[in-house]
Amino acid sequence: MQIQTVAQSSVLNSRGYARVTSPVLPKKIPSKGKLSSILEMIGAAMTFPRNGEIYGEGEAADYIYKVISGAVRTYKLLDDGRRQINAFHLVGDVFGLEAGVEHHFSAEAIAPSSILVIKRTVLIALAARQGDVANELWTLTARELEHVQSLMITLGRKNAHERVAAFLLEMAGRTASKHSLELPMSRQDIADYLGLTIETVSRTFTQLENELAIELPTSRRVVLRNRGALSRLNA
Amino acid sequence: MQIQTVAQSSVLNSRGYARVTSPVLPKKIPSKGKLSSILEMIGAAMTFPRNGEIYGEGEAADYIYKVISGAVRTYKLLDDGRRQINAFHLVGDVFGLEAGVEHHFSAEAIAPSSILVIKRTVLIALAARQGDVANELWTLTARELEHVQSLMITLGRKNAHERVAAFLLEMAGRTASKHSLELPMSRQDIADYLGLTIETVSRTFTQLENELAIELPTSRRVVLRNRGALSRLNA
DNA sequence: CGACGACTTGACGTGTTTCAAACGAGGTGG
DNA sequence: CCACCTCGTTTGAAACACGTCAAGTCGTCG
Repeated sequence: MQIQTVAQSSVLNSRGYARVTSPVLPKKIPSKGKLSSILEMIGAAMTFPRNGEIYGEGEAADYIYKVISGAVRTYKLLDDGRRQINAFHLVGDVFGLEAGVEHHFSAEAIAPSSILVIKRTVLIALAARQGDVANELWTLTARELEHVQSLMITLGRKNAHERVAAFLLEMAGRTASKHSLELPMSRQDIADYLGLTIETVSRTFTQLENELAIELPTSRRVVLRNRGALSRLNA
Repeated sequence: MQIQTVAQSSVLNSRGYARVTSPVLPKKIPSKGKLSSILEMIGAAMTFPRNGEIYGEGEAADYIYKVISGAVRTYKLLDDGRRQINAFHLVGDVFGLEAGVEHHFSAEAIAPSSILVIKRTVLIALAARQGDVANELWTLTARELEHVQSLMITLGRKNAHERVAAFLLEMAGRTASKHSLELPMSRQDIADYLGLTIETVSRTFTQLENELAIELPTSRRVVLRNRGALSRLNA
């Protein structure tokens, strides 16, 4: 992925899908720290289609990203095609931050997405001058660490039911509504996140529905009907 | 775990095993950055017996640790007793660093160990004044993140053979000798690290021996006889 | 309406777990 | 010095959860 000049009004990336729509930024995105507002001030918005590549594993980590709309998955492929999804990034999430020089994962838009792009060097230079920004960068990495650690426990020690329950509770905890959510990702994405197959994920969804733990008005919409049952599964 | 005063020559922790042996520090420990030498200058050495608790999940993360001798496991327990080991910390490794206020894992000595203990506040204060120290703290967290990410892939997408191969290659890469290693941890520890049972780990070791990929002079000593075969398994 | 992709469901196969027993090395006491 | 314990490890047999292969359903879009 490349950006010629941030000031440019429109640019295509190497694959031709991404487009800088505007340096003018939306105002309604929730942002907590100073970092988040910095990103919004100095970043450029780009749009990506469904399955559009945002960056690839091994590429230079020259940019940092923030989801304005849509959703993103970061993942790694084994050489025989097995895929492990590392994280789903929803609206407001910052991703692509690396301490090293290159990305350890690939990133793709799950749905058509608008992504804020910020040059890493600008941020690092800022961090060197302002201790609180440096601290926020550390905190961001630490949060990512915590997330992966919790995924690690799910992958290492939980059965299919528990994995799906953990996933649903994680998603519910990250979205506005407490008991109803619209999943942006496919069953295959969920499977590759939870270390299962698509069939096992699908079967587990229907089992949870039969156990009255959830409702599935559509395949992507989930209503948490019995959060206690899910939490119990969450071990 | 508690230390009354770093200057004190000898102190017992709440369980009675740990002992501050001396504020005088060994000089031969390999250390890379400034941080590592700082730890050695201002830290106090404590000894822990096999299975001695260094800190528990949820305790205040007031100290940072460095392994002088021995080995450490950090882990989390699910409420029904299932255990996921997060990492093994060998001589020279720093562990227990958290961005937040409390530990997310428990830490225990795998073998009798000597551990350097440093007050977190001292380090944080130092980092606030010296940008390079702050940067090293970030790097430390980032390395831990990378490690957990690679474990995540192992747990999510690899079979038993591949998991054990990944483990052996990881261990071999972290110890001095290229093709022979003494494992400090039990089969149960390995199982709880790789998300397998002790029986599956044991069987996989003997299968790898039968395939001439490794030799097992004793159950804890492993000779890598065919690194290529192991790497191929590492996907 | 037909085609396509996403999802679900079924039947069967298998890798890993579970349960159980035996083995081996190290330590203690007679 | 040998018998005997203990604890970690290995091995075996059977059960089971999840994967694989395959067919069918549903929703969407041209």
